Amino acid sequence: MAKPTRQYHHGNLRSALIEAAIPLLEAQGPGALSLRELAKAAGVSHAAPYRHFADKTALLEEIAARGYDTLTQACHKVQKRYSGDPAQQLVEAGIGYLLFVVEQPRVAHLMFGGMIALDACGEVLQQSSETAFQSLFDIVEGGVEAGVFRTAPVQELTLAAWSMVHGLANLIASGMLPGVADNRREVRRLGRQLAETLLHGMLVSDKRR
Amino acid sequence: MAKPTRQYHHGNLRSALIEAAIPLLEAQGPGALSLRELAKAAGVSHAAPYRHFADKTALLEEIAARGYDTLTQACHKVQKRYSGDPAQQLVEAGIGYLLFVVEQPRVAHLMFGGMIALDACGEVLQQSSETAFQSLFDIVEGGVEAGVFRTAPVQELTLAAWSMVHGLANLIASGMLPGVADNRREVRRLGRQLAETLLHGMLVSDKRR
DNA sequence: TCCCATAAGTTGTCATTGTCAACATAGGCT
DNA sequence: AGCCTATGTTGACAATGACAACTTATGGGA
Repeated sequence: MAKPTRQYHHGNLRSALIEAAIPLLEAQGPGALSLRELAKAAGVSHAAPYRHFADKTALLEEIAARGYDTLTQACHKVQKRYSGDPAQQLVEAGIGYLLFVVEQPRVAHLMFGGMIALDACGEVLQQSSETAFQSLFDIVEGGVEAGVFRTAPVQELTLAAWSMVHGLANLIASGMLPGVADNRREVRRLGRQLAETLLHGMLVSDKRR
Repeated sequence: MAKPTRQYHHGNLRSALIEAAIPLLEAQGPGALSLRELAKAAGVSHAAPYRHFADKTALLEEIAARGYDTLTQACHKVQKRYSGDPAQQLVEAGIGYLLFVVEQPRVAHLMFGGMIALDACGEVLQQSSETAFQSLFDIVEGGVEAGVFRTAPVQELTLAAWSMVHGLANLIASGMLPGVADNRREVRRLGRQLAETLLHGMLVSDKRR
């Protein structure tokens, strides 16, 4: 029974804890999630998690960091798939963002909600979030260089795009838009709709002013 | 010594608790804030708060609701001040939104972070948030009727505007934009900058397509 | 092959906290 | 004046995060 990763007493508790945490997190919210509960679910004693995470926050940070990684990967996938069409890249990346948030709203809140972050959010998390931003930045930069997006500081355009999709994602995840959170089709529709408004302020074909 | 509001044993504990809560909340974060600590700060025993709030969540909801009210009032003020100039109304309302979030980031997280809300967020909170949305809706509606914003479902345009400002606010509050959170001038600049991008997708003067 | 340093896990404990129940008190209404 | 009830107190309980001391097994080196 040789398992892939090194197994000591439990096997790989670290991963097991995180994987057990996400469903519980999504079900009960971050406050209700307890390390002891996780330990019990993993079949270890109540203090075992402290051998892998310095802190409850450390566990949550790890989950958030994985969320950012997922986001980054999705972004890269979109970038390749719609290579050569920056507008489409932007739209689809945004929709991917939205779908992620809809599927794992509590994880998203962990990533963005300030429950952890704000100031001392740990290097891993900081790193992951910057990478995610960078992947969006790349798309916008490509669009500007290709002459599809209007000539403006890439940073500025990227921030606008990120803000809008991030805002919509948060509104959905917070349940402020009734009847959207549990409807992927509706999420896609809203995403495309907002992208429409956003793009017509970014495309040079609009001949601004 | 007749005080304005009815005073029984304490005076008005309810308000005292909330007012004591906000600074502590902003200082330590929502998780660290405890009802017992608040009770001690107000000079009452540890169970006294339960005569005014069914729950810790109820206290947080009240704080969030007050936040929405503040936002709504600011929105109305802007609406009157820049009467007749919907674009300016929108920009200034957005900046007001941002400044609020920068000043009380933890309260903002309470309002938007899903720590409370998501599904069963209590009627008071629901009510307050809808009112806030309505005040933004009014501005956009006025702009469409005045022929300043492009002809499109008001709901759609409002959602786009709200998403963008909401997203930027969250990014700032989460500390993802280094060096912005503590700089009101920079916040204003970013707000105007993004509004620029947003508006040129909304103004009919852009002659879309 | 054997041995031990150390990672991994366990048991026990403590302070804090949310929450409830039983009790006490004081202000206002009849 | 006297009672009703809103308000506040005391005491208790379970859950939890966190730490210390102790145990175990793994794998590399002698």
